[in-house]
Amino acid sequence: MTKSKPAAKKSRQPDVTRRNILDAALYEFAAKGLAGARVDEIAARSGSNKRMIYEYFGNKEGLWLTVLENAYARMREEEHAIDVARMKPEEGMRYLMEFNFKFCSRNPEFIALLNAENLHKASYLKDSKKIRELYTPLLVVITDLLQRGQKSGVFRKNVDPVDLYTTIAALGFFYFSNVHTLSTIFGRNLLSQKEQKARMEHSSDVILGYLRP
Amino acid sequence: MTKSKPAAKKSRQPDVTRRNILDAALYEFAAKGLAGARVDEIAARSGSNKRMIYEYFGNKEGLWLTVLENAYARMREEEHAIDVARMKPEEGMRYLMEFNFKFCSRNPEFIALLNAENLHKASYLKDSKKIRELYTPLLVVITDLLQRGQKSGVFRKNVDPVDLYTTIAALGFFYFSNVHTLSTIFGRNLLSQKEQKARMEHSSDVILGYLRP
Amino acid sequence: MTKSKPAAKKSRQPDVTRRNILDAALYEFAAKGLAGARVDEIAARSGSNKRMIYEYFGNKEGLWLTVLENAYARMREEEHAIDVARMKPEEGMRYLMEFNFKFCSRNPEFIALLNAENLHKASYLKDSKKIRELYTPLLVVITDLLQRGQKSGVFRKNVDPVDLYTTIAALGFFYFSNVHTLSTIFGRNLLSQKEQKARMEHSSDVILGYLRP
Amino acid sequence: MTKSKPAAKKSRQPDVTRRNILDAALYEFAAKGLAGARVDEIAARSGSNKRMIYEYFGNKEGLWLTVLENAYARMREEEHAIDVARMKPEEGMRYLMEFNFKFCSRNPEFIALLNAENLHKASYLKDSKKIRELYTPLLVVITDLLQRGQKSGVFRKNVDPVDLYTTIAALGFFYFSNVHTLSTIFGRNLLSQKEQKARMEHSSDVILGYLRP
DNA sequence: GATGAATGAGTGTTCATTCAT
DNA sequence: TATGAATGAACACTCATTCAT
Repeated sequence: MTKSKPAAKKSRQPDVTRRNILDAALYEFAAKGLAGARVDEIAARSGSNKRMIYEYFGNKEGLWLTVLENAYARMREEEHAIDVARMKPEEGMRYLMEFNFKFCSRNPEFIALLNAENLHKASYLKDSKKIRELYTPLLVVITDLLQRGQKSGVFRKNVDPVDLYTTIAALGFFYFSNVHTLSTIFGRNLLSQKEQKARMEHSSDVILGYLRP
Repeated sequence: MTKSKPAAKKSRQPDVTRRNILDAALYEFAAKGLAGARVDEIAARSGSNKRMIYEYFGNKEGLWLTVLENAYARMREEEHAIDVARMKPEEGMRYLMEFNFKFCSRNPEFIALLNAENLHKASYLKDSKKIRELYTPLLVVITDLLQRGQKSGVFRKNVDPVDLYTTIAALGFFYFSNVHTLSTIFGRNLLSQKEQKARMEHSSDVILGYLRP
Repeated sequence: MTKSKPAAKKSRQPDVTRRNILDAALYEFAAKGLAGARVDEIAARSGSNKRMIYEYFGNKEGLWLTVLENAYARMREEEHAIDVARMKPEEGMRYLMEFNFKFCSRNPEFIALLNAENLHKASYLKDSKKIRELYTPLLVVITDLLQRGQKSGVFRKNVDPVDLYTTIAALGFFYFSNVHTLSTIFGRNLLSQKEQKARMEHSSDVILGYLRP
Repeated sequence: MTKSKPAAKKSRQPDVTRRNILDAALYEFAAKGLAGARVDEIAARSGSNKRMIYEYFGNKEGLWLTVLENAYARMREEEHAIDVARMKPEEGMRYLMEFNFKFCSRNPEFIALLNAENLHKASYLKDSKKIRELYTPLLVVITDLLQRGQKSGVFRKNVDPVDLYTTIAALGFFYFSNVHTLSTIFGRNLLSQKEQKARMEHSSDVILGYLRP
């Protein structure tokens, strides 16, 4: 029974504590992956302590899943901020492509998180109940754009929405996902504003080129 | 009394030992990343022992870099097995796209390795001297295809070879890189033969659609 | 608008809370010992909360001591429920033996508690002021039985009351204290009704056999 | 990869290391039980380090079981050092009683260990394959003594060997098992030489008194 | 060159205890 | 009186790395 006689002090705001932990965890997980991340580091960065992490998230893996779900949810939320359903087909498609590209540019942690989760063969995500429903509305939007575009003759026929979305995601995500190895290999700083701008235009060209009838 | 032979230890074949370690390391690193991989596990799987790993590769990080370089080199080697320079422009471009796609399909460890390395912001690859020169011949080939295609009127003008290669890589790599999260989200088994075939055709369509004048 | 009643917290019955904590603690301590018991678990089981434990008992060790004293007290109380002083010597002795045996059978937590306390070399019990006086009346009763039995010729002479009580306790307590290891070693379920009955008779035989002149 | 660059030094004698750990563990477990014992403490006391404990015993519980089995085995070994089969029945029975008593006196860790294991309801011992066979020869010896004693008329009939052994064990074990609480309650130092001697004689009297025809 | 034993700094997780409300 | 959030010191267990043989 030689235990501590500690003294406490802090906030007493569960929601704030919880959010601080999630923010710190996002940073740490994105920088080092699940295995490389340190619970100690997350606790220190959050301004809270390890006990709270286990109180709120059960364990490191529970924290990982929550961070992952949050990242996905935030992306979809931002994406839906603008009402694509009212845009013209080509305009809407370009918006989706550009939003995707810019979101990846602004949120490198999102990229890192997804890659790490793919390393685990999505084993954590598979247990998530929230994820699949997040994507349903997006597919509805894409389907709608495709149909309207086909009707008005600006888009080709027989395009699968999932295929198309995957290509949109690929063109944005891959660039940022592999930006460090690509920059090294080609000896160019692909993160520069100029390169990014050119790449985004190229990507939109690719998508719209593909959709031409 | 017959003089006892000194019990022969093990192989005494440095090259074999070295190769076994690299094979085991590729497997382990691809499955768990750098931080998640275990030196003990690599030693056990290699049939050798930990001391040899440190003898040949200095430390875990040295082993990581070697594995990474090997993976890159193997890809380029396979790619050059066929002489693209003699193909017709469209045929050559389709070959590059399909090779890339199939290589990613056959070599999931390559995907995992690159993603992990990007998590580290390519910090190990940056120290590599071998990497950049691996890609020079590839860019030469692409430039040649583009020029010939433009001359004969089958390709549009003003296409940057690096941009194009990045897009080719994106279309193949991203699909396999994110196959687990995408499969989960869309509720489809994207690793099935059927899905892969469809995806490869779609990808070729995208590339060639983009290159149309 | 009816003025809202301040949401009544919980019971506000100090004695009930205290008793609930003691019950929960007895269960937990008996199952896991002092070191193995968890304050969280006791709090949860008691339906109260940790703060109350510290309010009433100071700390885990204070709670331990209180639980221990209560257990001893309850045993002596039950033992005195019947007036042994009015029984015939042999009858009284058999009653003490059987009571002891049955009490141990009914109260495995008592056994566990005492063993755990002996592991600590009785360091908590030594600080107790209540314990010694609990046993004085018992020794008076035994001394009385012995004297009457010796006078009437049914008991031998020169029997030390403490020795005798220790033997009575040993025969009952040891059986239940070691019932799990003994059952394992001898491959018999010593907790079965049949085994217990046989053992109790055997024990009485031993005591009365010893007391024969 | 901010890992240590340690320097090693020690013995390289697996058996010695193993034995040192077991000795240290016996001490620590006997003093504090399974839950109260500290792996750190065991490692420090053993002169080795924690890693070796996990190397040789898997985990804390594996170490506990090994210590427990060793303790049982040592008792049985010592007991068999003298050939009871050649003794006269009364002499042999007294020897068993006294050996048991003295062994408990000399080996308080054995007592502590068994009590702790009974707290766990013998859950570790139940998994042991070695234990039951240890006791078979002892029961053979007791059975033989009883038969010879009955034949020569010095012992009563219908005595179950397991019952008898349990009583022998009870008389010795309980005294030392509960010596601290008993000493406290009765205000006597039951560990003194004088008390022990008296108790052992009393115990032999009880056993032989019981066996009288 | 090859091996298994050894090391010490971590690493995720748990605990008794205290404070703000 | 009662409660749930917070704390820091431990705790069991693991890891990359090194040394004796």
